[in-house]
Amino acid sequence: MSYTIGQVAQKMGLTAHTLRYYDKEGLLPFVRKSGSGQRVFSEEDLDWLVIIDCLKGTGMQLKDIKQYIDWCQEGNSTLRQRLEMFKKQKSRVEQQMSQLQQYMEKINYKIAWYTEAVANNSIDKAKQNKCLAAERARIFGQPGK
Amino acid sequence: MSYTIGQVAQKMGLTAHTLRYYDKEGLLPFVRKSGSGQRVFSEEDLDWLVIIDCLKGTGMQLKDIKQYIDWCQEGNSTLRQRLEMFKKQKSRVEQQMSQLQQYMEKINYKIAWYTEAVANNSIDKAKQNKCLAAERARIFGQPGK
DNA sequence: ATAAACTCTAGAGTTAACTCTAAGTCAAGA
DNA sequence: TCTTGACTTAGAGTTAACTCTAGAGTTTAT
Repeated sequence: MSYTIGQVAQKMGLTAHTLRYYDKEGLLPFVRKSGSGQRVFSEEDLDWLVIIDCLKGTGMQLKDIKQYIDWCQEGNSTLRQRLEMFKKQKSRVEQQMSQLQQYMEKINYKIAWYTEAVANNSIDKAKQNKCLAAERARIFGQPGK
Repeated sequence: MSYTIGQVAQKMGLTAHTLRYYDKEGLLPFVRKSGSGQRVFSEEDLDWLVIIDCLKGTGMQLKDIKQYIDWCQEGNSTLRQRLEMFKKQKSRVEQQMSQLQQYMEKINYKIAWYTEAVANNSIDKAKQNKCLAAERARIFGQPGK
């Protein structure tokens, strides 16, 4: 089974424009072209795109993704670099997860705070809530810093 | 206690340039200026910056953060909108977390794969590993799709 | 009191990642 | 066969978020 650029775009949640841009940037050297010059995506190409999406979605820049793709084209001599790259990316993702967790605490605090404020239709009442104040100190740091 | 723009920049891991840019964009209407025109950041201003950082770090655009800041300046009439905003942001963060989790599975698979490939110094050997193939099918989808 | 380090504004420049346009070619259905 | 929609390239334009420069003023430490 093979796919046109439009079908792949839809499957991956991108535009055909974006896919051509990636190709131009050297991220899709594996994609074949038909006799008339149209890109023909294979099942395997979709797997590549899933990995590209994964690296992009975890904050890697296109030029670094290209580095990885280039290593893949070079063969077995770059296996170590590729393994290292994924290990580095893993630790970045772990960082992102713990960062997101901290952001979530702040957001949850704000939701509790505004829920209280909306209930009283006033900011000042929420400010007097002892329970929220304790929560605030825990998440944002001491009041008298 | 109050802080100069440089001190705040260091505390927040930004540059003074960036803080001035945020100010220009209307994100810091609460920051006072000294008689000679220099910005003077209070303890409370740092809390604002922590929230701005939280919203930015969870993918909100500066113009939407400004919307929130504007609502805050408007007083009690916008409490509901602000609560809604944080609830929306919370669900975005939940999405991001589950997305990151899925990316992590793919990265872990790749690490396992490349670890095997490096051990054999060959891609082909890794391809024959049944255990990794099963893992691959689980994470990337069926082979014959 | 003076040098060094910091701050100010206005505005120009940069970067990454698209996003779109033009002008043409190709493929599938009536 | 014709039309409609999808595809092609080259290249220009856009957007968000900085990032930097110039030239002037301010603060701090000796």
